[in-house]
Amino acid sequence: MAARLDALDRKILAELQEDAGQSLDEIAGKVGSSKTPVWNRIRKLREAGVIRRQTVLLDAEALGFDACFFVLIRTSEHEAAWQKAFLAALRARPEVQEAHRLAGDIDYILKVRVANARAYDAFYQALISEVKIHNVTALLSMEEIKSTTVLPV
Amino acid sequence: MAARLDALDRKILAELQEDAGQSLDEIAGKVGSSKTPVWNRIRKLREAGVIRRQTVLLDAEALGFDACFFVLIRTSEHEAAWQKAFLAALRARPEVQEAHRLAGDIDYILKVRVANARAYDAFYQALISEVKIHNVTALLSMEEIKSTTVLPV
DNA sequence: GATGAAACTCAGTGCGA
DNA sequence: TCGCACTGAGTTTCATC
Repeated sequence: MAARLDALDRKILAELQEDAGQSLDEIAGKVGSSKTPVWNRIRKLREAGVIRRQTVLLDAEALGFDACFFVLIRTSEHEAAWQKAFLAALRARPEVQEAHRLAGDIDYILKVRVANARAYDAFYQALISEVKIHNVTALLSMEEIKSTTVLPV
Repeated sequence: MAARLDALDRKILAELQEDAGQSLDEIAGKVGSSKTPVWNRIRKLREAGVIRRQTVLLDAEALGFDACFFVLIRTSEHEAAWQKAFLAALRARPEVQEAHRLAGDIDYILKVRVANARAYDAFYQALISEVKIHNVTALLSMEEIKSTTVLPV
């Protein structure tokens, strides 16, 4: 699965992660190459799926999303049908920003961004009414110390 | 703090989050406006800090980051100096993708992306050698069910 | 692969409505 | 505030080294 990338590919990815709005000339200058090879490599990285999407990151608080919860979930259900329903519910809810199935004691972790505690409760009530969940612990974020999508390529 | 945005602003943000590579004309067409107003609004949203950065999202597994941990941290230290050192350590480490200070029992949660369990252990050893930490629980992700940066504007 | 140039598209600006 | 048209800049392609 891991793509083989050389040093130039990695430099290009680092620049794109840093600022995807740069022109090809700017990137080429910084990575010590020129326009066409940089462009060809970006295209290949895109085709190979290494570059997934190009997006903008918004300021959640400026948009009124003032509360962020990490939700630890234990379930007693482990059948395929239950899991399918649970995953579909998570994928359908836009307030769920991350969802991972875990090894060990706790079965799932979610990162949920909502306007306030009341909105979280609405989300929680909706979720448990859709699928049976054994035990839920919500951790309320007081401060986002760090949040990055940049991978150290 | 919350910026006041009208329906058109929100539609534009939704489009940009979906695909920031679209041309202004494409966005204008989809949101039912034309180029100039869309461009002006994007500029203002950028200046207001609603749009933070433009970036590419990479496939972590394609780049060899096969392990993702959520790390729950309890500390006995609550002095300013300790906290400053801890935050600096987190910010300096590129494998830390998210770090939040929490309310309640658990003090911090981290999301850490590394090549494998061995790399996580190296990170963990380095971190506890830098700052004193009372109790650490690592939750290993088996499956990334969902991961998005899109806010439901 | 890299380079350079040509063709085309788009972002950004100014103006008129 | 919007829509239109213009221009310089940037992207994409192609031929050549």
